Amino acid sequence: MNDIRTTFGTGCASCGLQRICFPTGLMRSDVLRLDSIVERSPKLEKGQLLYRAGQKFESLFAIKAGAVKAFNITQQGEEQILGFYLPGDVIGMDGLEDTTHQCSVVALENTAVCLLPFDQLEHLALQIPALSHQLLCLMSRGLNDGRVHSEILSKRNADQRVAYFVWYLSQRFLTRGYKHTEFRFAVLHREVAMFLGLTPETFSRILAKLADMNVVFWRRKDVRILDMVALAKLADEKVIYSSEDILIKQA
Amino acid sequence: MNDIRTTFGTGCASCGLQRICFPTGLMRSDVLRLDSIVERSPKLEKGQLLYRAGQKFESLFAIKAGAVKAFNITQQGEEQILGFYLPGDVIGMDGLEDTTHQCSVVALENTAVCLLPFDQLEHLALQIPALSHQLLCLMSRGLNDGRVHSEILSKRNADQRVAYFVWYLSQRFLTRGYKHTEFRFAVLHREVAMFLGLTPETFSRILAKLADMNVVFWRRKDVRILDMVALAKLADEKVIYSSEDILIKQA
DNA sequence: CTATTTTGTTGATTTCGATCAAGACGTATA
DNA sequence: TATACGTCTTGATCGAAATCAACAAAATAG
Repeated sequence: MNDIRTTFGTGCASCGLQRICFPTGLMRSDVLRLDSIVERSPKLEKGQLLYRAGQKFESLFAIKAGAVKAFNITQQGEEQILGFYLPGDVIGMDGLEDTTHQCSVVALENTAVCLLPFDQLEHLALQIPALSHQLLCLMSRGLNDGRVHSEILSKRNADQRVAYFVWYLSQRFLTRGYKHTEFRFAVLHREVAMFLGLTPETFSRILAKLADMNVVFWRRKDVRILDMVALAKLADEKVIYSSEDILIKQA
Repeated sequence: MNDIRTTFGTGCASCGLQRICFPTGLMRSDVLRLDSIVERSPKLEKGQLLYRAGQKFESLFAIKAGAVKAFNITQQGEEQILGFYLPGDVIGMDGLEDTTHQCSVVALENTAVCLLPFDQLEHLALQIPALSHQLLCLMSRGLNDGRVHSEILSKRNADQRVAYFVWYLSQRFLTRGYKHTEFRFAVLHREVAMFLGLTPETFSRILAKLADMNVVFWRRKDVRILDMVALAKLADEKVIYSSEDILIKQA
């Protein structure tokens, strides 16, 4: 994302994403121990795979900068989009169950990731209760994201899906401390459409409608939200005005 | 479920569900330690809530006998069905992220559960690496179940969804060592339909079609699979003939 | 055992989003 | 800069599943 800036080459202790990523709830000394097992992996270029479905699971990945998508190819050769991940997100837990990854992850733009070798992470977690807990919390978050995605797909019509997605994206930028009414999202419309269980045509028509209503302008990769209240209403979600309010349970 | 029999009043060490449930991969001595924190909770009657969305998260639950469903009520007052759980399944991890449960769980028939107080479980897991690992694996399984559910909802038509569901149900009975071509599933058609993002009418029509084709008879709560090969084909899944084959990665 | 409610079935009709198609716009390549 | 490819938009048409409606069958209550 264009305006996302983190301190490169430095460790977890000085990373701007601490509050979202792994170190949440850890003491400074524990963050340093975590940091000692983290490998800053080489940057991924747009289109490069982080991992592939079927590949041996060896580590988790924290997104440091850029953006990735998780996807799968169905038996019929169609691409299913499972999610988009931004700086601070931790991914790879899909590979734990049977020791191979259950989906593929690819960079949507130039992306930097932190690599957390799982055996070392697990070993460290046994010594740091807060780390162990955080690992479980991150997985619980993934579980709940899946729940929400299922709800979107089974209970909402096309308009609500799109409105919800824009709203949700905005919230994610907000929690990361970025501008949340105007941002760049390096994903093709086609990919967002598939994530929402829609066709690109339908997605395009709905964006046109939202522009007509002066609620959202999304042209190419630039998203601008003009009327957050109207958007939240369309998405059936409550408006949140600042980062602090996020802590309050959303209806 | 009618033919599901487990030893009541006994601990994990003698429970028939060990291979599916929590103790997987634990040494006998560790199973006994796990057992010491497990509370056999009083049986739930049909319609009783195990927990409710918004309720404080305090423990995980292992289904010992019977069946439950997880659900949520959307803002519009519609019920969204998130999943059905059978003996050996462990649930409750949705509450970990923000310490309150994100969905509700209700018994579909008389049900027995084991209660695992989470703080004690977490404490014990720090001492037993295999337990810690198993906890993460169970969550990973939940993550992947969500992924599959999303795929069903976004990529398959009504016929495939129903065929897949029957097939998947059959596989679950198989892994538990029960008869998997003829079984009782204590869930209303309406609830299965909602889980699959369909209406009861559509679900009913498809069951009629499957009966016409002599593939599946599902009348009321009794399911009988007549042609597993045809079913798997309709569901786009490979046929698995015995419990052992389950270990092989399914396409 | 009867009455009432809930659940499931089947048919007719409607609707939302998919599909098909053509053109405009952007981006990458020679 | 010209060319080609991929992406997005807009319009016309189609179709799968939802909705509406009426009834049948079970379950539950009285």
